[in-house]
Amino acid sequence: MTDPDPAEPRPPTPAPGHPATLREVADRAQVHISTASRALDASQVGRISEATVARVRAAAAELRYAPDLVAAGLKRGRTATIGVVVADLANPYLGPLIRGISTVMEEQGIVPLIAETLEDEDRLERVLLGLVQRRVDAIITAATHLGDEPTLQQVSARGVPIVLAVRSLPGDGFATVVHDDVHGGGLAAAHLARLGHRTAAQLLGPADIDTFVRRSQGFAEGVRLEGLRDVSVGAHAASATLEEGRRLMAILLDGPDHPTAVFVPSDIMAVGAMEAMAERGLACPAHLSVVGYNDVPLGAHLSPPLTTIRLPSEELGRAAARLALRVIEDPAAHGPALRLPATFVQRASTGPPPR
Amino acid sequence: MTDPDPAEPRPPTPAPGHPATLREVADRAQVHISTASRALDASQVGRISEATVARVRAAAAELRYAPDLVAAGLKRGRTATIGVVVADLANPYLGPLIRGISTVMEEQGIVPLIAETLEDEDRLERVLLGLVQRRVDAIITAATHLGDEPTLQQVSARGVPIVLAVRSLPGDGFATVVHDDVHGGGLAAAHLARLGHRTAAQLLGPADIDTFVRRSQGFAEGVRLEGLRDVSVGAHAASATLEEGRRLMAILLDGPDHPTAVFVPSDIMAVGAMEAMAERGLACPAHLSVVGYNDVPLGAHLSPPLTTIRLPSEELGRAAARLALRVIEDPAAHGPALRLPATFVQRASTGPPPR
DNA sequence: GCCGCTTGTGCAAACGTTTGTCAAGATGGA
DNA sequence: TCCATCTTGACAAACGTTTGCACAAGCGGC
Repeated sequence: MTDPDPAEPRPPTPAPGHPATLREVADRAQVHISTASRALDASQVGRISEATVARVRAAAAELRYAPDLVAAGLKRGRTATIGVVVADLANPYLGPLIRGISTVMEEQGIVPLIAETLEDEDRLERVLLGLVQRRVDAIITAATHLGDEPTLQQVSARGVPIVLAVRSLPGDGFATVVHDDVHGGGLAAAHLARLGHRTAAQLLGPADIDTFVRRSQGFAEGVRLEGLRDVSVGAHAASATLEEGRRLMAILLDGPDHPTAVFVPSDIMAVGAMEAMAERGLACPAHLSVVGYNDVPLGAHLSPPLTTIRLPSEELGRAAARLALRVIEDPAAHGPALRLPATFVQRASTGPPPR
Repeated sequence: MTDPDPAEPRPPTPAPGHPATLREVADRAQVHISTASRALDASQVGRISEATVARVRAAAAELRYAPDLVAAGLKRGRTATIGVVVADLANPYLGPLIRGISTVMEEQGIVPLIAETLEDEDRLERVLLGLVQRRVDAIITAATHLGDEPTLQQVSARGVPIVLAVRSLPGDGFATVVHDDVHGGGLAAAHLARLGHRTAAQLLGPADIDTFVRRSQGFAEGVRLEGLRDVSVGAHAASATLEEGRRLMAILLDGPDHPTAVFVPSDIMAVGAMEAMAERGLACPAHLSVVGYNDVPLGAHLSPPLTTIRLPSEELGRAAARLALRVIEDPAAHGPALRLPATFVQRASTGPPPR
């Protein structure tokens, strides 16, 4: 208990270039490294006397000690990181989603590793492997295509729990949280019927992405229920881009059978679709009503302001994060897929059909 | 070299729940673990005979071995991760930035850890510490405020190299890559002068964010050079949001001295500014020209389509990533700040002044 | 004064890699 | 035949933690 050398006051700051290690903290506090470890671990601190805890804490503070999480991760088998895989970081929808995930995770001291697939299956496989190798505690993916199950199963088999966000897969093999896109599509159909339209069409998103399939189902079903005539053409977009929206709308407009209203399953595609209309001298909504999907950030300030379906993306991110925390604890504990409600947003791109 | 037990063919797949370890690969290939390590490491493979390498590789493939990067990171002192800190994930500008970073990093097998500050200094400190503790190889931050130098210095002192992206700090203490915002502001002023405006104003972004300071400088200087009268009011936005744009424009419009053109240092703020105009019955550009900044995604489809300054954000992300790779190799090796050119985008929100 | 109990701390073995060093065998020249 | 040299691969010590276990006091009850 005697001060080793009172003439030499301990420097308050560490100075050595490398970050302080637990061993240094233990030495300074004159305890064994394991005691230091326990004194700093809230869940074990009861086992150590108050005086010792105080001494260790003081030493840690003086040295600005911050535990090396990769060492701790190696030992514990938990890295306090999760993987988040998205298709396309430039998609404005994903910002709020990631924020939702990271706010919930931050409360648990978990940081997300972000990876991008660009809708490419090979890339998906590569980034998943990268995340597995980094021993993330779980992976939340919003980038799956229909048919990716085997790839995801392999990851699961390596012991990393998976959460499907936004895009689901058939069956209930994975913990899942999605938007209620069937309902969202139905909202669009109901709105158009309410306005008095008798003939409608929808543009189709990529065929291998679950969200677009469900939106389409919901709309088609709604159209049928409302007794509208469906004059959609069968062409699918290769990707949910402005250009593809323009292309698909052109196909529809250049075809024989014209609707008075069109459901476009993505706001960005809807903007392209409206370009195709403008190129043909068609005004929106005077000649043709358009309802989009997603409620893109500046949708209210487009010309015309876009009627659309809004999805609670940040909330979905939070739900996905909470689900991930649950499956980290117990990989088998996921219930049925969570389904978050879509809401209808009326603006000026829809109106009564022309007479 | 004799097969230990030919009656029991080696299973092609691992089956055991846990991922294969290097030791298991070594055992299966009948070599020492260190030999296995070298056989799988491209830079050491020359030391091992071809036959052995082949044997080890085969064993690794059969077991689906993937090295544990956290263990490797602990040993090597390199984790093959970098930290990326941004202010606000919902900002559509940041998607392309992060994508730029991650595409360059992916080629090096490096994955980004993303953290968000929400423009809050305490959060900045917390997330930086979190990244340091995870032993990221470098940190790219696009979220600094003027005055954050000490915080960043501490991180540097802990041995993690830092790259400033988008937002710089005074002095040349950090590797830096930014947009040429002074020039960007100047472009706006020159354009307005060219249209024949004689009186202009600018709305001011947050005072503690370097980018807004430089945009403002560039514009003010341009205005002076062109001999315009500057009737800006001194109020700064608290944040670069639509609401703040509306508020600042309202102050300007409700003041005594009206310009015929306004520079708004962010497209989102510009949209708010135009709302304030609309509320007062002012048309854009008939009564008042507006030039924004950033070239937000759907800016061309707003009403009116927004004249703005475009920044190569994805390219900046790539440059930041390359710079990070350089400072990882040699922390002192950063040259002077890189400055990427801004370009002018003419659309319909600007026109000649009303007579 | 012995026993069993609690409390506080130390010991040492992991976690899965990487890498400096060294030994054994092979090769070649004299 | 012998020594020097080169390959090849093994040994073992790290990297910075966490944690099961053992052990030493201290203490009250008999």
